[in-house]
Amino acid sequence: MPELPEITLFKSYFDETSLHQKIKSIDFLHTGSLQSSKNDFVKALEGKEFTETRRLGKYLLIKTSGDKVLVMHFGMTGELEYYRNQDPPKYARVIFNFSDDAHLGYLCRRKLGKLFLADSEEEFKKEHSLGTDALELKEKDFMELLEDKTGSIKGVLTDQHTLSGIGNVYSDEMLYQCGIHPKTKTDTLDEDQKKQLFKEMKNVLKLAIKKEGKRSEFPSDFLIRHRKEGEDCPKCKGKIKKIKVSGRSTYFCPSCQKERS
DNA sequence: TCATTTGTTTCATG
DNA sequence: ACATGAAACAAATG
Repeated sequence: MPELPEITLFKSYFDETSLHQKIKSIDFLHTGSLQSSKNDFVKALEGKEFTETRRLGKYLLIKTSGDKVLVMHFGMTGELEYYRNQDPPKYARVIFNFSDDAHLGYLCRRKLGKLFLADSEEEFKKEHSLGTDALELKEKDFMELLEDKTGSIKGVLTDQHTLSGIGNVYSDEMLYQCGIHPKTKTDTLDEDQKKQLFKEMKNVLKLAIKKEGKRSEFPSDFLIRHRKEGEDCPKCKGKIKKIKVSGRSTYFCPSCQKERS
């Protein structure tokens, strides 16, 4: 679930609670998410403090006073919980214990999240061949990225190597707002459609951040409020349909988003 | 038991 | 070699 807007919120949450705290110790309740050895995490982080965070696509990068960067990915069900004077929250997988006796829990219900140690932001981005972050992308670069693509536009939007941060739910939303069928071949989009898509990409992401990811507060003409087969389309008289596009459940309105390949 | 969920990785195909 | 899309994988839920 967590895509760019949600990671942005995690970043704010992290900044407000856990920056500049000294890491006294770390508890590993589940090691499956660790992409380096437990020992390496301990060595890199214990006794250090978190100094600065950056968001890169769906990743949260956390710089430390040491020489390693802690990188969090939240998979489908990851989240953060800061607490004190209580037991570890349910689904806590890794707990950072701070010297003032507060704790930051990295939670992951389905254990699909990952924790990395990286040498730098640049190294991590390169290592995982991540595309430019969707919020930082300029219109000109967006147009260029789409230029030589032949696959479905949804596939391109969600490909983290092309541009990073957009997942299943928000890609559907952008395409819906533009009236573009998710299966449309990217090279058949005209200039205006691509510009509109760029605009809606930013709009949707920014709005989601502003509403703090609370979907019930999104505008009622957002697809996100009607992501269910057979629901009434809020823009026309159509019914929302569910199909598979590049293996993902995709919701759209067949009458607003006409197929024309 | 199995289909379903998501993001990423891997593999086959064109 | 490269782009694309399908399938596999991680784990848990209903």
